[in-house]
Formats: sequence, C-alpha cells, structure tokens
Amino acid sequence: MPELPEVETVRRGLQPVLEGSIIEHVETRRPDLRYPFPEKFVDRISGRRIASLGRRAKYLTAHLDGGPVLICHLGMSGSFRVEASAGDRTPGEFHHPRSKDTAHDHVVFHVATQDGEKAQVIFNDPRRFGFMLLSEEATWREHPMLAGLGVEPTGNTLDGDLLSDLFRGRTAPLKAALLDQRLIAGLGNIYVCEALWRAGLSPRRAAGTISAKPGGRSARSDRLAQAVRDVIADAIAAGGSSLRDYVQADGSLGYFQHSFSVYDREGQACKRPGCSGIVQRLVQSGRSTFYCPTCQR
DNA sequence: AAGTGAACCTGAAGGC
DNA sequence: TGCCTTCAGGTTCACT
Repeated sequence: MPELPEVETVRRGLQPVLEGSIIEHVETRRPDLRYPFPEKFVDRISGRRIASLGRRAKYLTAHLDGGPVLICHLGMSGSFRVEASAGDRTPGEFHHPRSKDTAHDHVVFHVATQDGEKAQVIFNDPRRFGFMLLSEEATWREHPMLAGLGVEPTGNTLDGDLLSDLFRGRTAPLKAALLDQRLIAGLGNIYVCEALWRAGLSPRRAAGTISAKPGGRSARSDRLAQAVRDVIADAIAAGGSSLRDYVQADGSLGYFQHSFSVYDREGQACKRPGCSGIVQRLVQSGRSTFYCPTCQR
C-alpha cells in the first residue's frame, strides 16, 4: 500500500509527537506481524528516548538514544495513529474520517512526550504484511532487508544519466524495472504508472531501450528520471494518496489520489492535452498497470 | 543472471 | 440477504 510518499507523510505526522519522546512501555498484541517480532523486542526499546525519525525507501526508522534503531515497514495495509492517553481527551478528538478498527491494533507504543504529555502511538495492520526490525545505529543501512536497496527518487541523485545506466541491457518492461527496489527504492504500483504517463513511455517497453550508449545522452531517460522525481515530490507535497484503508498518522487524509492521471482510471479519457486516448488496464507480473496506449510509447 | 508468478493475509466490492 | 469471485498501495521465495 504505502509507497514512499505515504511513508514520508507518516514520518512527518509522527515526528512532532515522537521525536524527543520516551518509550515508556510497548504492547505487542500478537507474536508476529509478517515476521515474528525480534528477540526481546519490548525490552530492547522500552525506556529509550527517540532521538529522531527517519526514512529509507518505504521503511520508517526510529533512532533510539544509546540503543537500537527500530525499522518499520507498513506492508500493504499498515498505519499509525496517535491517541492522547485517557484523561487528556477532549470531546470530538476521535472524529476520524474512518471508524477505528481496534481489532487490528497489533502494537501500542506508550510514550511520554517532551512536553510531559502521555500519548499512545498505535500500529494497525489488517493484512499483516508489515513488520518491525531492530538493528544497530552504526550498521542499520546494511541490515539484510535494506542492504540491497537502490537510489532514493527524492533529491537530485536520480538523473537521466543514472537511470540510463541502471536500465542498460535490461529486457524487463519499464513497469517491472521501476518497481525493482534494488534499482530505485520507494516506487510502488501507483507512482510507477503515474511516472510512465508523465514521461509518455509505455509500461511494456523494454527498460534497456531508454538507455543511451555509454557516455551519451538519452532524451527518454532524462524525461523518465524527471517524471519519477516530479511525481514523488508532488505526492509528498499533497500528503500522499489515501485509498481504502490508508489514513495519515493524524487521522487526516492525503489528497494526491485526486491527481491521478491514469491509476485506477480504466476506460476514462487520457488527461494529456490534445490526446484522445482511453486509459487501459493490463496485468504485468501479476499487478495492474494503467496507461494510455495512445500517448505512451 | 534475469525475469515471471505464487505465496503470505484480511477486507471490500461486485455479480448472481 | 447471502455466497462467491476478484482485487488491493508490498515483498520474498521458488521456478524457468
């Protein structure tokens, strides 16, 4: 579910509450999510102060003073919400856009904030594809689950030249290459579809065909790199996309889904000015792809 | 090696 | 109303 923009939105929502907070107690309400919780999970993080919250690709990281790094993946349906502790509640505070599903509250972090308030940060995940890991501050980027991740599509690292190199020689379709977290880390099904539409490239095109000869330039790889960076930046600015069960950390909704050009728009008109195409859906490696066959080549 | 598809799990939505 | 099928933002693993 959550792709990079949604995870970044969650990070920004949790940051004001969690940074500088003390984790007083942790409840794990079942022995596992996608994987069993790490050994002594509760003991290793209880009593620690959260120095900072970070993100790598679709992973959230909580860096604990003098302790481990808590690494969290939201899977398809994971979300966090924050509740003030009983006694601090004000009427109407729980007017969330969606009724609470406490049956899938799997982890509850009881924290004391910097302001001396008590709060609960609750991880909810109906499908349980999410997971939590612990690593060490010095080496967390080399954790087996994160070691192979590719370049972040944020910032200016990903440019046409790099993308050209990453895709050179690959015969897999662009759709699959963009989803490959070992190449670019953080894109998912929605933003890959959207980036390909923005770049005017077919999701079925072999990835290697946008590459320049080594040392040369390719207009297609320039366009695609820019499209990827733009769509991710735009989605973060909009607070991510809210579909089905996804809600931001503060209970509010992101609104990028109203900006979709192709995703979930099968049968509707292409939004590119001057294009009269109709958005098609196809299945690639078991997942839906949405694109305009008229203007995406 | 690279690429494709199944598996993991639950809930929502649509068809009959 | 109820039952059945299909689909969903992700990742790993097994197989060709």
